[in-house]
Amino acid sequence: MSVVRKTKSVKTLMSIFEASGSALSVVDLVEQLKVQMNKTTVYRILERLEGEGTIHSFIGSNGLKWYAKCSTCTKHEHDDVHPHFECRDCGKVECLEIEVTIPKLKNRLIESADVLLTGQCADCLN
Amino acid sequence: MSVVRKTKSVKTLMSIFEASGSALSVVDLVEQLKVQMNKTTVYRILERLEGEGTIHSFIGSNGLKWYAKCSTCTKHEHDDVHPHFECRDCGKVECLEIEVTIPKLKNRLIESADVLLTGQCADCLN
DNA sequence: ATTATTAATGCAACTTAGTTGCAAAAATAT
DNA sequence: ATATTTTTGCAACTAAGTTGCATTAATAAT
Ligand SMILES: [Mn+2]
Ligand SMILES: [Mn+2]
Ligand SMILES: [Zn+2]
Ligand SMILES: [Zn+2]
Repeated sequence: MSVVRKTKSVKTLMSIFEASGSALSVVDLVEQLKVQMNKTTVYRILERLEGEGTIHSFIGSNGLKWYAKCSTCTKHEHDDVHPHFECRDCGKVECLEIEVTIPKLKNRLIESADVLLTGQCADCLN
Repeated sequence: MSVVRKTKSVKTLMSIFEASGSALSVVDLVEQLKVQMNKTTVYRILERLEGEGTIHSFIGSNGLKWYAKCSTCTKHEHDDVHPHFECRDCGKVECLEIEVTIPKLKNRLIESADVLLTGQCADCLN
């Protein structure tokens, strides 16, 4: 694996994740950054940062890709059960720190568990 | 809601789901049926059958849509926790009948829980 | 059984997320 | 300062899914 260079674009993306408390969809990032960098660059940087362990990805309820820098995640802890919550009202997606226990399955080897919860977030509950 | 007509195409799709023990991706269905019906028709029938409660859908690990006729699912039970298992070797996707308990969250209302497990299926474990 | 009504289908054109190859530019190493 | 390697922009592409509309098939009414 090659070293990830700290280019202007990489720094921009990393600071966006630092500043954000929730997950970010690739579509939104591409849109938000379209004057500063090409969408191909966004895709490639996200891929690299994920390979590096800086961020992690998952699929939202509509099949689109999301990335987040989760506080509890470190480079080699990415295969534990780590649920995400998607608000049906405001569209916000958040990492959850709760534990979800997956029962062992006979005859099958579980290698990863993706849990996506959908509902109303704290802000939208009123 | 309008009545779903039992057209030739609808019958074809329903018998495919009856005969199949696992979930089916829309992509595969479109490919498999391309001589018999238009892909738009496949998409629309699946949508209707889901609305009717005959089948249910979920998103696979790559963000593509899958449908299955699950034995435990009836029309109004679609919001319970119902995990799916995707084999990383053969690509098969199955409905699981195990229960996954999602802890209650304060400040958030959980309306649905999608659980996708990935690993090796029974056939691929050798 | 014919006809009228309504729902379903095919088709072509479109939208959008994501990918690829390659030349140019920016980082880093020497 | 120069050489090396990585990253970027761009344009073109792929593939999943959607839409509008004219035609056809299914069902209801006569
Ligand atoms: Mn997370
Ligand atoms: Mn199922
Ligand atoms: Zn919200
Ligand atoms: Zn398998």
